Amino acid sequence: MLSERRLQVLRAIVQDYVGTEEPVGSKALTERHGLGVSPATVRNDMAALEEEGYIAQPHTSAGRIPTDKGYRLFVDKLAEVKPMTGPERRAIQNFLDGAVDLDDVVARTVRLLAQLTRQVAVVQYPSLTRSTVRHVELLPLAPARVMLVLITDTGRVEQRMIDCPAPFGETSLADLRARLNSRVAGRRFTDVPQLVEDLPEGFDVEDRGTVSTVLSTLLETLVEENEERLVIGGTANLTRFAHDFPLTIRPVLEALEEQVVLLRLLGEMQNPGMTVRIGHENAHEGLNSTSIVSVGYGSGGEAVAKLGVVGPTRMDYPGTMGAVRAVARYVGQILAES
Amino acid sequence: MLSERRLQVLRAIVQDYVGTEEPVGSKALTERHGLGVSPATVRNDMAALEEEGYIAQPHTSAGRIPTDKGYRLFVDKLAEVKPMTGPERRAIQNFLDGAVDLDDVVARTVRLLAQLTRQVAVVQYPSLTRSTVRHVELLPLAPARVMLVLITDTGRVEQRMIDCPAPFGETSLADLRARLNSRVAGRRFTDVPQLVEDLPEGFDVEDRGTVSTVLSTLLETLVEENEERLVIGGTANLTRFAHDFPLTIRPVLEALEEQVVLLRLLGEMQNPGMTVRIGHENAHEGLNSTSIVSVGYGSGGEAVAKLGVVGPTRMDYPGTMGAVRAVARYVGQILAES
DNA sequence: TCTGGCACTCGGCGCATACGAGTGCCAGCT
DNA sequence: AGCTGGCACTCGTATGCGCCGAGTGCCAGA
Repeated sequence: MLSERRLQVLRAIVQDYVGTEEPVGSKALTERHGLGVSPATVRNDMAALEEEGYIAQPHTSAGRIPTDKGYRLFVDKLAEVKPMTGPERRAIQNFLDGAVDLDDVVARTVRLLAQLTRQVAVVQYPSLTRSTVRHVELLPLAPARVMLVLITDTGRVEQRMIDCPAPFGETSLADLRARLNSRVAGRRFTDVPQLVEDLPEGFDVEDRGTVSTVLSTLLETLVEENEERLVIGGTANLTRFAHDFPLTIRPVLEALEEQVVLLRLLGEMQNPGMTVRIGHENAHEGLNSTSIVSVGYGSGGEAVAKLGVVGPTRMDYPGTMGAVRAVARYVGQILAES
Repeated sequence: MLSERRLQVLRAIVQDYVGTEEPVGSKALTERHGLGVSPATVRNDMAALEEEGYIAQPHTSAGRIPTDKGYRLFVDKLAEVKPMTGPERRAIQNFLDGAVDLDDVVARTVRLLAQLTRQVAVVQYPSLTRSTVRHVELLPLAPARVMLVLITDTGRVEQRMIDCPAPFGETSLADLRARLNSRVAGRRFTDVPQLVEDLPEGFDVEDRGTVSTVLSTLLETLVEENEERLVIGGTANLTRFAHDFPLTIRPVLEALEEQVVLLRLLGEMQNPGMTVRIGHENAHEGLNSTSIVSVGYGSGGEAVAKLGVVGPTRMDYPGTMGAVRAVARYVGQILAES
């Protein structure tokens, strides 16, 4: 177990390195932080920390930088989430309050998060899995063509075209719509399949094919849309690290465009509360020198999706975590209101 | 007026520079292209071209690179759009044919375009202005709450919540829906305002408030959605120019995130046919060292939106133009089919 | 009008040197 | 036992210098 002072040394190293982006030496440390001991002592502590793998030197005669393991310890034991200041809170609220619909909420959130953290922001659209059906609408477009519109309690709307196996009368359609809604309105998506299972049985034989088609399209929509969409923003912030980048920036941009990858990563993060994935903890290779801070958000107590930030491992964790948490909280409020 | 050979020299310079990304000298030119004259002659021509502002030297003792003006001349007079090869065409078609809905078409298009050109791709969602109404649906969500769903002929769906000033019966709603659709279905968006102007007059006095609210929401939707959305992709390709970049890449990323800027730029480009904006021809400062190749696309003969590519001025114009044109054509076909 | 020749320019590259921040270790002090 | 000051050592970076070669402009001659 590391002594209290060694932990403080680690904390100081992380803070300085994040601030200056340069390896930090023993002398600078004792000066900038009131450690009350001499550089030589700090050097001993550093040697011990390096031995344990919390820090490393890029070159033999350079200062130390934290390793992924060092950041991990910092985040777990040494850092406190930095709460937003009053003005910041108000700014967040003002910015989000102007949103007119779900798309706008998501778009504003991603911009806001990118601006607050000066990093790349990622916002997942509210999941359909946990939400409930508000309404299902069926619109006749042609004798054998129907449009299915699904409206969720989070305000999301999905539509699908359906080609019916046989012509389907307007009255039958109205009938189906009524029965369908009476069964699924207000219910959770996960419950829908068994709720509609025996629905075709109440219809004339010649209509059952169409009814089944409509139902299977509905179920498909639920499943397919389970593959969430997400929106990213603030990629220009990647260029702030132009020193080491060009090489690092490319795989990150590539990973960000592969939404599948990001979604999987977000999915892997434990659900309630904030998660921080540091460097190599990220399964995806291109993101090995970045950290991801994410948290679930939702309209009720339950998280329906995640949002977060992707940045260099050398990031201001307390500030970033504070911003992410605050934004998630306000987005949840907005969603609950609408 | 420039002599025929000087034009050929300019063409050769552009082609070589695009290929090698290095300033091209007189000797290399005569070797790589069968100009049939000596380097000294080419030097004279180069001096003349430089005099006219078509090429420039980065340093006194270096080769020449084309200026924006040089690229302009190349694109206007010296280059032919390079048609896609058969396999390329088939690949495009296969890739786009798998799309399931409009979102998917756009998403696939942007990916495809980025991959084909190895540059940043931009695709604008089909505009509502030129499209026609396929159907308007009104759904009662609560006694005084209605959801408006607008379906366009391009397959786009927009929805709006409406809080009615007074409760509104289901039968009145059905009545309104029927009358509304009989007037606007199949009509152009721009014609809608005058088509529904006198609609409230046919309703009971107590319902007119609600009818007006619904109508104004509909008109609002048309106008608001006139501010198009667009999708970009392939930003990772920006890092291919890491040499001079880091400095150049940042403003480009910033401009790309400012959708307003991009939309304005796309809007400025003349509508029918392909447009190429080179370097400083782009009004936006951050894009002064990039070129934009864009073209309108649409389901019918008429363009409903634009798509294109953003890349360095030093790009393969014939190839890029070929890819952009081909993709636009196929997207148009897909839209027409659905 | 084109060509070969020639002197000149200047950016890039390799190399050697100096500098300095930072380290590890050790002996001595408390 | 832990802390401190001192000291020799490492090594990455900055700097200066000289060479090389691609490329140019100009000029005289075909």
